[in-house]
Amino acid sequence: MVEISSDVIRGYNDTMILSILIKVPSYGYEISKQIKKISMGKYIIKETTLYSAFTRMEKNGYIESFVADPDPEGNGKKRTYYRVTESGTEYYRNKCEEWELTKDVIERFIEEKR
Amino acid sequence: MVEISSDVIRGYNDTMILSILIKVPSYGYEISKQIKKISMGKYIIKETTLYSAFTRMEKNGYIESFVADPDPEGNGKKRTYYRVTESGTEYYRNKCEEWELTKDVIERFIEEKR
DNA sequence: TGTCGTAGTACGAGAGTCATAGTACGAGTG
DNA sequence: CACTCGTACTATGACTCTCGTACTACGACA
Repeated sequence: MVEISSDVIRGYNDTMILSILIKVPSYGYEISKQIKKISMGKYIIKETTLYSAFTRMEKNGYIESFVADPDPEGNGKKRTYYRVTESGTEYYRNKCEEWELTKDVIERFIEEKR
Repeated sequence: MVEISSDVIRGYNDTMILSILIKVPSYGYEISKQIKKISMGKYIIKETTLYSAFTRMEKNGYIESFVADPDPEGNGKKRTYYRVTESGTEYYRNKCEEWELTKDVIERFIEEKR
């Protein structure tokens, strides 16, 4: 079975994370499970990769963190949630456009084999 | 205009180079021009990136180098040409399969925005 | 002679990912 | 009540690929 190497998906970690956060603020563990689910198990992001993406994107102003309880009653251990900023939304949109372009370009090379 | 960042195409430099070499052995300068042409100027590979890809892929047994004259009459400065090995062909085929998968996976994330 | 295009090599910095390891809490089981 | 499992992270240093910068060297042409 073909699997996706991190080398290949490398440029899209931020995009994947943002695509999830843009719908609803979330936190590390949940996002890693989401990525696995959405990719149908073909891509499993490493914890360290994920958390360092958070740090980087927060530093760049694309996301903001806030600590919150897991449920409204305040039960359980607090988690660090992230939400996408305006700038992050913009960044995400650019990444989506860039993806369309990249896809076309790579297809041009690969199709050459025919 | 949207341009392709090296960060995003990073995982595909080897694949692009191999897609060219698989058709006909070539050399650095020519390949860099080919990449620019095939990508319609959207992606210009850096010299250092290209040559270090050669070194790496030769070390991994995906390509082989040979020095040859630019034309049959032996005029001009000799160049270092590269050809794809059996192992490189296999590697390329895997990368193509991986591309199909990666494409589907990324689309799943991006399409979520709709 | 000088510049342009060709065809590279050398080197060190930087970014992102990874392996590894460790912390800490709550829930459930025996 | 101890233990394990799942959850939810943090720390550190290594590694790889790409990049900026700089340098070499040849041939053609003005």
